[in-house]
Amino acid sequence: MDDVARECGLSKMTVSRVFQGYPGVSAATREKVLSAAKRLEYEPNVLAQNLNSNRAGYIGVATPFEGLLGSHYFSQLLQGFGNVMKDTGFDFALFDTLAESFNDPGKLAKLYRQRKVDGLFVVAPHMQDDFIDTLSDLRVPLIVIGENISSKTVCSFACNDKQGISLLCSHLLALGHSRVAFIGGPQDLASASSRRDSYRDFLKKRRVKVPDWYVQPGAYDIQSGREAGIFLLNSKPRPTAIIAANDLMAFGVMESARMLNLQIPEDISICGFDDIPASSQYWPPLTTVHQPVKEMGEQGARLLLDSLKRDKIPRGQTEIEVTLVVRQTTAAPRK
Amino acid sequence: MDDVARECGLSKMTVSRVFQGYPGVSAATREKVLSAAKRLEYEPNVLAQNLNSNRAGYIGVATPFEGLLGSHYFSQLLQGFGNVMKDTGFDFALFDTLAESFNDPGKLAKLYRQRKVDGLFVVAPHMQDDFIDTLSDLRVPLIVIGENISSKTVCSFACNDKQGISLLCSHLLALGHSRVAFIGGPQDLASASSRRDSYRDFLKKRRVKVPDWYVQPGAYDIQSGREAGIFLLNSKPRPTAIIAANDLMAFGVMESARMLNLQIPEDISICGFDDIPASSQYWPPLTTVHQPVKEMGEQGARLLLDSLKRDKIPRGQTEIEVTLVVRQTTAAPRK
DNA sequence: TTGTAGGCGTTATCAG
DNA sequence: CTGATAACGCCTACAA
Repeated sequence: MDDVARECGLSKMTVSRVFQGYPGVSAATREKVLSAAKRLEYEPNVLAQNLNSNRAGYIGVATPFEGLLGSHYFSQLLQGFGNVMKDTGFDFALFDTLAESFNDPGKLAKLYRQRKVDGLFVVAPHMQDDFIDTLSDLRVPLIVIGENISSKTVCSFACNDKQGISLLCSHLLALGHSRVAFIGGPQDLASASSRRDSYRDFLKKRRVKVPDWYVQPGAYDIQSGREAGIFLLNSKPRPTAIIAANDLMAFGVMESARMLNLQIPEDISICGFDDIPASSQYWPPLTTVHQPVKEMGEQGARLLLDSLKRDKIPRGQTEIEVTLVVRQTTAAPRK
Repeated sequence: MDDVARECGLSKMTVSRVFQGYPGVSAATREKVLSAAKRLEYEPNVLAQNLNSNRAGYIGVATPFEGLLGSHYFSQLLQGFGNVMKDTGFDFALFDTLAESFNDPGKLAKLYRQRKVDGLFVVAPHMQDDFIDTLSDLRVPLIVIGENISSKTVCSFACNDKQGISLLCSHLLALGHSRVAFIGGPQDLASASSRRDSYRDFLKKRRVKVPDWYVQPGAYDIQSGREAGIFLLNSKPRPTAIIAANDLMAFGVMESARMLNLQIPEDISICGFDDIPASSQYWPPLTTVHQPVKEMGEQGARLLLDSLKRDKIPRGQTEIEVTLVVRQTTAAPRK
């Protein structure tokens, strides 16, 4: 900056003002400064600006790399964040909650106190992750996204799993099904247990009795869907409909049905949950629950941004409405 | 820091030394400082450290959010980066090359000159992306990952597409196939056109003649694979084998074969490229080319780190070897 | 419209 | 082993 100032015969202050877009600078001076800056390849040093403003210019996104980074879900979420953050001067910093450094339960708070980030999103943490508990009373601008957090002092956004499962169950019962089975997800994910519990509660409330084995465990992947599918479709009485706790497992069930020469949806109705892109492309296209993930990201980002502006900690737990997407894997059961 | 120093009756310097782990501090003093720091909830301010050291503590990762963020590929890559970067004090900053701010072709260089990041990975850029051209002579520690860049002054890491296609073609020819069709990817991706060209070159070299329509366009998704598959499998003479330029399209082809009541692999052999997790889980499991993406990320990260340490710009173009994974979608053609 | 002084929180350097 | 001073590059506040 000194160089540019000297080159123009001005003080650093004037150069600074030009780059801040400060209005009280004559057009001629501004011109001179900008051209000198270009010539000298000068760019304001963000590091110094940061120290001055006590701002990192980064919003942290903490997530398990292994489980989530490659998912459509994460991609949608970040696009939602990005839509809101694009003109705010904030960029994204990425942290792996599975990394060793996250063994330190205070890690998240540290990132903030050290001013490595100005705020944080925690995306779909595992339920038992230590650090969640440590979050509640730390005064960190932080939002948990994608899981309903039991601690009521932590701000969170999540899709309404219970509502989604109700939509699926109602749909199937309305079609005339009474033997509805369920394949759950990893039990350390809050959403997975929530989906399973919602299924049980719904059927109980509607007084639909199902045998114990109609609730199968799964791992949110095709493989486990196929295995559970084979088991269920070979069991007696065979279910007439199967709800998988996510779309990937539903694909596995569809394969198992095919292997057993059962027609979808005539012999067996199948539902998923998530509405990943493949679900509409698969044949037959999958009946599932659509989560407005991008919108959830946008809402979360707006709230965080707002909190940062007012220097407050975000509060409140928000559940986003989901919608049923009826495609071609569900129909009335055969007589 | 002043507070802690005062509390201990020491100078800031000593506090600083304690936090830097500087050896020349008496154990008693160290103890005193640490306990005071804990009491006062003091953490060194990274922003000030950054200004002092002229280091951002961030490695930028620039990628198209929409196309790549949700891919297994990206996830593997970042895990590779992470393995190498974990104890270096660098974290990751994420930038969307599709964002408006990237219309500025100098954006990448700017991120570096402003010290927003200390180095950059550019992941699988689109071929025509403007900014790639502007990269060559900027002295920015930058590595392009996942695409072979024509500009020889830009450092890059990529998997050897040509070798991968050769492996697939050789495999099929060895099984006795002579009618081998191909479904390509989006032509603005360097790897997609490279795969298609490699296919053409290989068959020409082996003097295998195929009709024009055996090369179909695709969009790297299931849908386009299914469409191209239907077209090819209905064409006369029908190919006995189809290579899809990625696994997703291969799944589409498998579906189309099923819809036409063709047996895989007896009636039609199908290959993919990428070896995404679903490929081994699908039924039948897909013959494909495995790219060591995580290793590529590790190698790239090591090189970048090394360059940063020596204050040099990384150089050179590296192609990573791929491997053929023969599963159950390929077999000798029927007589 | 432009300039001067001081401070943001840390660390390198040199002195004690 | 510990302390004083200056510097990192910028911006706020005030002065001219």
